[in-house]
Amino acid sequence: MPKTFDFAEAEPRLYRWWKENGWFKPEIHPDAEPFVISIPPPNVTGALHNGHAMFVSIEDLMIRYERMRGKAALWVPGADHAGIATQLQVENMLRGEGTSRQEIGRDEFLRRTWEWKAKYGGRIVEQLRRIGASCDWDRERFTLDDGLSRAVREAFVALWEQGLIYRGPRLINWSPGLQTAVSDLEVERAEEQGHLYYFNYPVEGGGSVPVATTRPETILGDTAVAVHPDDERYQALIGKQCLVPMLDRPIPIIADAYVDREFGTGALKITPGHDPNDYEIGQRHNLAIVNIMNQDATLNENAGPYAGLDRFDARKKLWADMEAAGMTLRVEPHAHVVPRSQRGGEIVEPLVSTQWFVKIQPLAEKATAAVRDGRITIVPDHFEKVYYNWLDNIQDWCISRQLWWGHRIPAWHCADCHQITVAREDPTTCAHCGSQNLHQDADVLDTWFSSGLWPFSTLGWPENTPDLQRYYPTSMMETGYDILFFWVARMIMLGLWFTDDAPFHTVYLHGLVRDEHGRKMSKTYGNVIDPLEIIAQYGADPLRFTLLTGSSPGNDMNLSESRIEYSRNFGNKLWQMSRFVWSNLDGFTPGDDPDPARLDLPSRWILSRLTGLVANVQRLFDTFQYSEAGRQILEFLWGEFADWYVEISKNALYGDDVTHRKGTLNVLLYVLNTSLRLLHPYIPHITEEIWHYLPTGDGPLITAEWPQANPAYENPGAEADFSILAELVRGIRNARAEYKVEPARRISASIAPGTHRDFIDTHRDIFSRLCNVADITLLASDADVPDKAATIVADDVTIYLPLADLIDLDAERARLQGEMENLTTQITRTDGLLQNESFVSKAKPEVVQRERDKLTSLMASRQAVEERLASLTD
RNA sequence: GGGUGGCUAGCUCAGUUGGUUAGAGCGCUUCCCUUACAAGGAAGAAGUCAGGGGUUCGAGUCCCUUGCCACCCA
Repeated sequence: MPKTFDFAEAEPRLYRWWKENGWFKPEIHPDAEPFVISIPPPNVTGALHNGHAMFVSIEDLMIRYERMRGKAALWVPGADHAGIATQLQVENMLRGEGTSRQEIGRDEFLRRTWEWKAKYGGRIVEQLRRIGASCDWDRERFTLDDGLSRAVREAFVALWEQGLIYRGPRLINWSPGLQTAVSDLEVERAEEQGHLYYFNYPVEGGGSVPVATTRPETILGDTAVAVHPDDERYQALIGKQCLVPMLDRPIPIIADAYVDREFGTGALKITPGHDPNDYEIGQRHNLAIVNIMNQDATLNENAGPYAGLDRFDARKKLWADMEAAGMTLRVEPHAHVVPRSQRGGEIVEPLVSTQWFVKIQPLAEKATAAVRDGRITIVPDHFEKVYYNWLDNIQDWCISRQLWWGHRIPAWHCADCHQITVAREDPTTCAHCGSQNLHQDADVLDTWFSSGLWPFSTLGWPENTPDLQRYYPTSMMETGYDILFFWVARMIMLGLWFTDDAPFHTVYLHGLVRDEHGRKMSKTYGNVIDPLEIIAQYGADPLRFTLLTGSSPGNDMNLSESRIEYSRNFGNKLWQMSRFVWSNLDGFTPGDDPDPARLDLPSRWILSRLTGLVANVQRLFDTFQYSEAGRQILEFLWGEFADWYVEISKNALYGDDVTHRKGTLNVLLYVLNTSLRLLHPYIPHITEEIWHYLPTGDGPLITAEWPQANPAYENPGAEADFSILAELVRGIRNARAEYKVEPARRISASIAPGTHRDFIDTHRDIFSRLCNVADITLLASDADVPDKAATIVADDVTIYLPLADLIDLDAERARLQGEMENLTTQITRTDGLLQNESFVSKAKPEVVQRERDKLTSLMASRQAVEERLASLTD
C-alpha cells in the first residue's frame, strides 16, 4: 500500500470501475425488493454548490446502504430545464453576439438553447459524479425529454378535462425584468425602509378625506376609498365619491371591515389592479379594476399624463404634482414589506393579467390526507405541521410563464369562435367550431409543473412501462426543506392525483449549508466554500463525511474548512491503520470468523465493542440518524481500535506465538472488514481502495454485504476487565506526565492485582507497550510495597511506580488526597442513589445493577487509596 | 398576526425509547519525529446544558412559562 491515499488519482478511477461494471444498476439484484430515489433534478444551468453536495452525499449514502443490504437500489438521475435561468443565460449569450431572442425568433431561439444545453448542460452532472453519486446513468432524464414532455402534456390535458386548469385574468406577480408572471412561491417578501405618503383625497362636491399609501403611483389606479364601517370619523362620507388626484376620475367611498382604523389615517385607497388585498376588497364590492402598468413597469394610458413613465419616476412626478396642487400632507419614514423576485431581486408588481392556473384545492386535500394517514412520513416530523399549514391555506397555482424555454402550453385559440382547444395531439381544427384558424398559446409552463411529475415521469409515465411497474412508487424523497412547498408538496399532489399512489413513502429533509458562523454563503460576504475546490484539495470523501456527520435532519449545518480537514485526517487514519494491518499480513488469509473463546482479552473486548457499534449503527440508520452513526464509527475506529487495539496487537504481531499472531491478525482483519463496510456509504472511494489491499474475499466493497451485529461477540465482562486495564494505563501515563518521567525512560512497576490477578498477569506486556513499563512484579496480597512510589488505583488493582528519585511524598499525598475526594464524591452519589428505595424499585434492573457494580468498584478503589495514604502518612 | 427551529466548553456543533462523573472538532497548556499514521501520539485546563417553574426515584433530554436569535407562512 502506498504511504497515503492518492484521492485525485483513485477517486475517478474507482468511480469509472463501479460504473463500467454496472454496479449502479438495480439489475444486480434482479429479484430483490426495490429501493428507489429520484434525484432532486439540479438546474441544467447549475454549477455544483454545497446544497448539491449535501443531497448527493445523503442520497448516495442511502442508496449504497440499501444496495449493500441486497435491495434493488435505483437512483434515477437527471436535470431540469430551469426555464427562467436557462433562458436568461442564452439571452445573455445572444446579447453578446449583438442580437436578441426577439430578433432571431422563437424557433431559432429554441434551437440555440438546445445547442447551449448540449454544450454546458452536462457540467452539473459531471460534478455530481465527481462526488461519487452511484446513480443509474442509463436512466438519466431531462424534464424536456420527449418522454417527460409527454407526461407534462398528459397531466395538463387531464387536469384541463377535469376542470382543474383554467385560464383567466387574475391578480398575479409580474416580474418586469423577466417579463413574465411568477408564482407566489417565487416572490420573496422582506421588510424594507420606505415611506408612508399622507395626502388628502378630494371628495366630490368639496372637502377631502386623508389617506396614506406606500406606493403613490398606484393612486392612478384607485377605484375606491375604503373606511371602516364603524369609524365615526368617516361615517358621513360613506357612499360619496372621491376624485382620483390629477385624473379627476370619480370613485366611491366604501365601507369594509378589512380597514385598520389605527393604521395611517384610517382611510384606505383601494387599487384592485395592483394590490392583492385591494383585489380581494374589490371582488367583494364589485369594484372596477384599472390596470395602469405596462409589462415593462412603465405606466400605460390609464395613467393619463403619466403614461410612459417608469413606475418610480411616476411616483416622484405624481407626488410633486400633488404637492403643487396642495393635496399632500406629509411623508413619514415607514418600514413596509416589499415583494421581490427570487431571481434577480427586482421589485415584483402585482397586476392583473390573463394566465393559466391550477385549481389546487382538490389536489391539496389528497396530499394532506396522505401524510395525515401515514402513507407518507416526513423526517424530521415537525415539518409535517409546516406542510399542513401550507396546504391548508394554498392558493391556486399560476402555471403559465411568458417564456420560450419550457413546455409550451398545449392549448390552441380559435380566431373564429375564440374558444380554446386543449389536446393530447396537436389539433388542426377547433374542437368547438371546426375552424382551422388556430394558433397555439404562446406561454410555457412553470418548470415546477414538470418537476412535480418527476418521480413517475422519469420512470415512463404515462406509459405503463416495466420500470414504472417495478420501481414506482419510489421509496425516498430526500431534499432540502427549502423546497418543501415548491417541489415536494407538488410531487405529492400530482403523484396522488395521477397515479393514485403516494410517489414515495418517506420524505427526508436536510438543512441548508451555511458558513462556519451560520451565515448564508454569498459571494458578497466572500464566505463561500466552493465544493469543487474542496474536492480538488481534499477529495470527495472528506467533503461527504463532513456533510454527513456535521448535520442532523432538518437542521442547517455550518460548514468549515477545519471540519473538512478533520474528515480528511480521519480518512488518512483509516488508511494508516489499514496499511499497518496490511504490512503485517505476511501471506495470512483469514479463515473462519474469530472465535471469542480462543482469543485474548483485548480481542474479546474489541469484538464486543464492534458488535455493539454495528447494533448502534443499525438502530441509528433505522431512524435516519446517519450523522450520529458516522461519528460513532469514527470514534470506534480512532479512539478504540487504533488507539488501543492496534497498539496492543503489536505485542502479538511482533511476538513468537504463531497462534496468538494469527488470532490477532484475524481479529484485526475482521474489525477492519466490518468497519469498511459500515463506512462505505459515507466514504466510498477510500474504503473501496483499502478493501482491495486486504484479503477480504471476492468482489467489490460496493456490493459487499451490510454488517449485522453478531451476538456471539457481545461480552460485557471483557469490556469491564479491559476498561480496568485501560484505566491503569491512563493512570500510569498520567503519573509519568505529572512526575515528568521522560517518555523514553523505561520504568518498572509492582502491581497488587486484587481480584484481577489473571488478566493482569496475562496481559502485563500491555503496560510495556502502552506506557513503557517493563518489569512488572505481581505482589502477593501481604507483600511489602515500595515507599517512594507513585500509586495508581483502578477498581481493586493498585499499581506502584517506584520512582524514588522523582517522588515528592507531599505531592504524592496531595495527589492521592485528590483522588480520594473524587472517589468519595462519586461514592456518595452512587450510594445515595442505591439507598433510595424508589430508585431501586422503579428504575430498570440493569440500571440498578450498573450502579451496584460501580459502587463496588469505587469502594474497592477508595479502600486501596485510603490504605496507601495511611502508609505514606506513617 | 400564525407557525417552526435554536440557545450545551473561547468558537462551531453532537447528544431521539429520560439513567455512568455531559461529548467532539478547532483553539489553548505541557510533552513526544516511539519502525501504520506529525494529516500523528500522550497528558491536561475548560461547561450552574439561556432564565424560572413543573412531572419523575432520576431531566441537557418530557411539560408549562419568560427572554433572546434565526427561519417559514400571511
